[in-house]
Amino acid sequence: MASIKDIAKKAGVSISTVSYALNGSSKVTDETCARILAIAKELNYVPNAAARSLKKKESKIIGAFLPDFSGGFYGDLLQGMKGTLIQKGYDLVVCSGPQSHRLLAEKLFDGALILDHTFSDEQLLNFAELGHRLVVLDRELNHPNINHVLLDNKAGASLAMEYLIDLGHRKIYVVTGPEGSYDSKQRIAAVRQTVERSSDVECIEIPGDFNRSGGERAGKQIAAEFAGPVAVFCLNDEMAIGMYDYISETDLEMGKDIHIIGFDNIELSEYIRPRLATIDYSKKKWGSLASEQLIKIIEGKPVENERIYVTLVKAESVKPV
Amino acid sequence: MASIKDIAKKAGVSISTVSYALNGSSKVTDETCARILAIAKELNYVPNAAARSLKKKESKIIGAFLPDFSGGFYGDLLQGMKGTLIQKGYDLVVCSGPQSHRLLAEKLFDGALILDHTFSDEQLLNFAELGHRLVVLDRELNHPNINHVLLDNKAGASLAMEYLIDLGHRKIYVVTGPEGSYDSKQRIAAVRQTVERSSDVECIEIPGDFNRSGGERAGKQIAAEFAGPVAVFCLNDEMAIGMYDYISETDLEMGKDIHIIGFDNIELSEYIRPRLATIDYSKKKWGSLASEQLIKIIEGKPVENERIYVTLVKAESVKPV
DNA sequence: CACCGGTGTCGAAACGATTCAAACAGAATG
DNA sequence: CATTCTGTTTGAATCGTTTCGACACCGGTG
Repeated sequence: MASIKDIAKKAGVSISTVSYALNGSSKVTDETCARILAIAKELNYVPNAAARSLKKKESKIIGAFLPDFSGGFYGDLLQGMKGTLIQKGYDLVVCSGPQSHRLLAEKLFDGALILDHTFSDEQLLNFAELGHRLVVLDRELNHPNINHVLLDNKAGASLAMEYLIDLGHRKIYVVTGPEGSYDSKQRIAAVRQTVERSSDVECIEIPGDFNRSGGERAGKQIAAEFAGPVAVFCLNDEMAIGMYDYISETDLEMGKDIHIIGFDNIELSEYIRPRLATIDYSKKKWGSLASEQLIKIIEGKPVENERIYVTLVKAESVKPV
Repeated sequence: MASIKDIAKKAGVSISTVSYALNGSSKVTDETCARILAIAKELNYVPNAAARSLKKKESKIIGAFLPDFSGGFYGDLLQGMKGTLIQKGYDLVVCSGPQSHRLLAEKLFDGALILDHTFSDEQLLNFAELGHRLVVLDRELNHPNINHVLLDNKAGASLAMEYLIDLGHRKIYVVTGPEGSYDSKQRIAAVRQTVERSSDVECIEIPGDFNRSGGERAGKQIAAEFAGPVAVFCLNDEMAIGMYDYISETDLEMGKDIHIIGFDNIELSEYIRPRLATIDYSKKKWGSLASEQLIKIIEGKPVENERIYVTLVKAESVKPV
């Protein structure tokens, strides 16, 4: 691979001149510049990322960290991030899993967007302390190098519960997320608040994991205890899908025996039948807002923590009692 | 951020000794080594990726290039890649879009897995010529630095067509992929071969784009020409979903007026109703096989081009005529 | 005691770029 | 003709690692 040195030799100029020419500095004559660029093209020259970021201490790359590469959930989010970042002159790469933490630590990126519970709060604060710029989407963290863009979980969960209650449901199962999840905690809190306000509602919490399998397990339990129509609020759509999967193999019927609402409005929710009621928000906007915040931090501009608003999606999976 | 130099100063040893200690070289005394490691921990030392890869000319990172971050299709594929690569001591990052080509060019990765039509064949051959190691999943390319792992498109397309024909369908629309797509070309070729073998089949090709919108357009055309039950082979599931979307707004019925089969068996296909008949293959295996090949190339071991086998998934979207 | 081999440590070069400050050439000025 | 200025080019240092070859030290050997 040709380096700047090869170009310099071939052009009979110094390395620094080549560098200036390549970077379009006005210092070098148009003629020299043209000659150097021609030679660069001829030699198939591409700058070496490692060398450049070693010297400049920036890579113009942003890392997005997700818990996994699965499914419809992250597509829009990433698209939102990508669009904004490209516009600001940055590239986006996506990483997943604890093994990839090193990529963050080793300063491969100019900043990172985090929606990944495999990072602990302490880890992230530690990274921030070492100078890494972060935007977190799944927790609240206060540090000058960290900003958070969060969903309005409480509004969403209240919306969902009120929807069920307004339609006359009085026995409501709530399938929760994993212990440590900030989103789950927030949603649970709002559920409890809403239930407290209406005296005659029976609310039963079932621990889940935000995955399909958790929804299946919960479905199993609900089916076993079944004694007449019930409502279920799955704290995310994935678990709702899991519950559909399980219930479809019993003689219970979704939208009739079991009235269900999810949270997230993932792509699948629109296609399953009966269509899943859920809480919607713009994943694309979430991604683009988070990216904007990150760039602001990197550029040293002031930032405010932002919030993403949510709306209720009514559908046939929930009917009046 | 602490560097190796800071550690050296604090430990009162030379830079090289620190480097050896950090890399677990046997040259340095256990005692010195322990002291250095303690100081490194204390200073929150993390090696600098840029510096290391500049010197070592390797990053232990593999890039996966996809056309977009969307949907259920890539999840399993990436999981397959990730699993294998981790095991071999490499990390995986995912890139998308033409802007990200530079990441490949700038030698950020030790190798790349390519399933992305935004790269031209010439570009890839050029990269290979410059020393980049590639495995392509969406084309055939012959170069010592490139390996390909391809689907058995022809078998799949034949399987699909024969399924329709065996069930008595004689008028078959085929919705194709974009012009340049290798997969589309292969599938079309097999379709034509199959049709030639059975004299009384009428086969009408409609250009598509492998996206949902292409399926919608094709659905519109088919609905407009509708004059009794027909079969449709969408060359991928995405387009089939698009066709469902369109047809659901007409008074035609999938699985009755329009019998449809797709290709890829994406996650959604299992959930739409009537369930979509399709061609299945293990995306996870595809990813892991491709990764294995890539590592072999990097390590200079001999490789053979491999093929992924496919199977037919029968479902209610296709009924006998 | 001179010599040798092995161990542990160090200095310096190198990787490929950027960038500061110095050097230089040539034109313009006094 | 000496001086200053402007504009272009250059040398050298630097970023944070790795790694080669040199070197000093030590115990053992002949």
